[in-house]
Amino acid sequence: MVLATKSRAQRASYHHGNLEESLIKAAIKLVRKNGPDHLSLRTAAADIGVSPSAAYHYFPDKSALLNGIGDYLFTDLANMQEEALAKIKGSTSKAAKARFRSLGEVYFKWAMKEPNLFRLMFGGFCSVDQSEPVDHTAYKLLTKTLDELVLTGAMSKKMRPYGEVISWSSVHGATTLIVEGHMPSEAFESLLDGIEISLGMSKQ
Amino acid sequence: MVLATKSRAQRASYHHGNLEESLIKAAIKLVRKNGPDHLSLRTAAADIGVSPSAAYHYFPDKSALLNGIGDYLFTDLANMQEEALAKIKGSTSKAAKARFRSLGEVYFKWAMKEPNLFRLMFGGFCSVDQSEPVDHTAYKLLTKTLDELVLTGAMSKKMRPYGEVISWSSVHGATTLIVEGHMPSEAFESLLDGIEISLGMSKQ
DNA sequence: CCTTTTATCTGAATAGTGTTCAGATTATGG
DNA sequence: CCATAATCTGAACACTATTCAGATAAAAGG
Repeated sequence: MVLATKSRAQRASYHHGNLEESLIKAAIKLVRKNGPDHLSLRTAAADIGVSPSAAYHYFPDKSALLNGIGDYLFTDLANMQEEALAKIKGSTSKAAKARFRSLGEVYFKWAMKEPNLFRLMFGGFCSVDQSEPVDHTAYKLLTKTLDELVLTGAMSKKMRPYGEVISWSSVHGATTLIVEGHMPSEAFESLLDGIEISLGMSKQ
Repeated sequence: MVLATKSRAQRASYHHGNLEESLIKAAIKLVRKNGPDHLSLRTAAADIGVSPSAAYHYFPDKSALLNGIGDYLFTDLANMQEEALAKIKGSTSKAAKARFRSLGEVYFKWAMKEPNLFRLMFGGFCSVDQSEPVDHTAYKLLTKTLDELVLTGAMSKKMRPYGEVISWSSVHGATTLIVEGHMPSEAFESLLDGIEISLGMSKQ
């Protein structure tokens, strides 16, 4: 309460300005600390010095706020992956393999650094556009990377049809199992090794 | 309230009898319907005609109840897998491969039938014994099945070290991604096909 | 510049939540 | 049969999401 009043005093004007983005960022901080369950709309509002009911002008309910956070985080993860790919140049098979591995490692490291945010994204706390199938930026990056693996001869054509489903499933599965404590974290690098052999990238 | 009073009248004695198990079962029903977030201790207690505070004699807090549910569900899944394995007899490579595939299919079907319970088990709602590593019944079944694959020559020895991590990660990953709507459900059988080829069980 | 209109935010209220604890109730053992 | 221990209740506290009438300030029009 004291904090809320203080923040409200700090705020220059009665109108906040960009409450929607501020609310999402405040909520992200709370989710990072307390998990996606245990997110409190009231304390998120209080943290930016605004009354609880103000939030309802931008989000019909709490789950809409969670969706807003989800959108924000999904683009963040995709950006991380895009940056990582950009750092590995070249069209050799070695470069293509490095890009593939990097994609998985960024995914894993992102989740390990922010387990609660990862939980929000993939734990059923934010709704997914079920209308059109998977067409996220991240998924497109994976498809492009797999195509390059085949083009450079680093991956067998026979395995290409299983590329997306095997790599995404296994990386996502290992990540969630490790994040939730069901698997030791050392298992992840072993998984990537195994997947490389699996998809026919053993030699070279 | 009316319901609660009614149930309490139905109950013969002042003492409930086996409140712990009844609470878990009532809570499972609620989680199945509303998800592990949104579980209410009060309504679980009311559903079996007992006051909210009665629960605190068996569970120190709500998360302890979630842990109790988790234990119950993990053994249920393991039982399902054990039953499925028992149905496929024989020590041929064909039988070993059928057992391996069945293990994944039971996992997937269990999750698809009870997405909210699956979410409770693996979504960070119940705590995991971090002390000793993975030694669940289900994990032991997987290890045994993989050993049989190698013994019958259905799986290459080279891939054996990656067996548990690749199969569990990919099956778990595909399952969660499909359950949460990030992947089409048809992808699961395709994944199993891909994993079979991956682990060197393509021919026979 | 002043006024009306519109967007934005507040305050208070309702209904539901987890959790605690003193006390009522009943089963159990001596 | 009575004392003791186990079990459950009721009321209270501090939270939570959500709604809505009204206050406030910015924007638009004259």
